[in-house]
Amino acid sequence: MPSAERRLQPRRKPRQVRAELTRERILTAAAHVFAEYGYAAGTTNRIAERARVSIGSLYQYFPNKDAILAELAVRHIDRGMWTQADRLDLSPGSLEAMVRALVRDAVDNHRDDPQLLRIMMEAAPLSQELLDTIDRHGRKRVAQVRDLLARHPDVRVRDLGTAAELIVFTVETNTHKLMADPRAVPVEIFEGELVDMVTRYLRGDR
Amino acid sequence: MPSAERRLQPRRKPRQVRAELTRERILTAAAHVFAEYGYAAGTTNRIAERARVSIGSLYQYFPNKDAILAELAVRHIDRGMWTQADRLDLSPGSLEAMVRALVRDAVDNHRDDPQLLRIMMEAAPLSQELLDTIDRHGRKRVAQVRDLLARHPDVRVRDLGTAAELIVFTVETNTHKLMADPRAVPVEIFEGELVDMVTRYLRGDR
DNA sequence: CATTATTCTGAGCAATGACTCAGCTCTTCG
DNA sequence: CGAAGAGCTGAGTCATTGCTCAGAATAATG
Repeated sequence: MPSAERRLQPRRKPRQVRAELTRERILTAAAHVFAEYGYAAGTTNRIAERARVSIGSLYQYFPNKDAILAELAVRHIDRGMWTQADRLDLSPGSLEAMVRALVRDAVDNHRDDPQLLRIMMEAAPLSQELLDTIDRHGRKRVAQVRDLLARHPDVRVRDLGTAAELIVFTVETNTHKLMADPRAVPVEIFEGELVDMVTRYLRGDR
Repeated sequence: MPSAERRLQPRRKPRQVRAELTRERILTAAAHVFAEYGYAAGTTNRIAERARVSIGSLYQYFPNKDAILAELAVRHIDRGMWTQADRLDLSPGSLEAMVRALVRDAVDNHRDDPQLLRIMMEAAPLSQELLDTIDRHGRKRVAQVRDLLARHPDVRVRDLGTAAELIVFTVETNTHKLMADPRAVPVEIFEGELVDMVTRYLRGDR
């Protein structure tokens, strides 16, 4: 009975340890393959090959290619939120220190999977569901930073919401560029300049 | 698939007006199709269809799909450089005014093709040559801004090259986001904040 | 060990997409 | 006009990719 239901949910639930391992191997391989080839050229066959699993097995745990990316995205987001909340909330101090923590956080968060955001943007026009997931995450993060700014006495900007949005995006994309490119400018220096820029902005000097 | 050396140069040089028009139609169509479907799903057949030209004609002017994007990218960047040089060089004045001009410029420049950067990122892993082309032009732009900064007396940063790179990228990506999203924050406000951030950074206040 | 449930395999199918080519139409120019 | 070359056409080729399925291999159970 060929059912028409297609979602991002897994097709089969693993019941043996062996199966769980296979699932993980597939996800790990997918992360590498997507990072290397992009989404379109990161074929399911390549993923299966890298995971040393047959394509048949792959399709026992994921109903389609999108579902693999979706799972990757969700995991990435969850992990990011966790470490962020963990570190920033409990670090008072100078404004510059706070900003630096923010930047460091972005760096750490993308170190393990530096290409994921690019991949998700690539796949976005193909899957509205995926797009929504990403957007939801973004809003949460901005809100979190907004609260952080609200609590710091040295922050002097016109509107906290706008400021939060601006710096979250700026820090995120610059970090991405930093990690993706093997650049002439050393990482530490660029990071320092980024911190300076954001800090001066938030402090509102004239 | 990307094994042998592939060129981005046009295959045939148009000698009649008719041919030149065809070429333009193809490029315009490509811009729309890529923006709507992304690079991978933006097929050459779709482009030809939209341009109301046969695929055969398309391949008379472009040796392959990458070349179309490359041409689009080069034009985009060149146009940016031109208007930039035109407007900025002859506008002395406060640092803030200069930065504002820079931002306005980016906004104008992306109004007609807000998705191009995303598309280029998507296509990048597929073609090293394309990546190089973009990078080369990007460097030119950074160099231009660097010179601009060098000439302004109020600019006080550690390293002009790093600063130029940082602000070019920051202004560019923020503009992109601004234009792509229908956002809650109005354009003018966001623009103002962006100008403030960059200005304060360049002025180097403490 | 036999039986059943779970997991895994990979050749192959259907669809799609980049690109070609043989021949047509249109422009130019003597 | 008419020949030659520039420009255009689109059915078709070849390669690739997402995904299926019939059955083999492995593990759990009686």
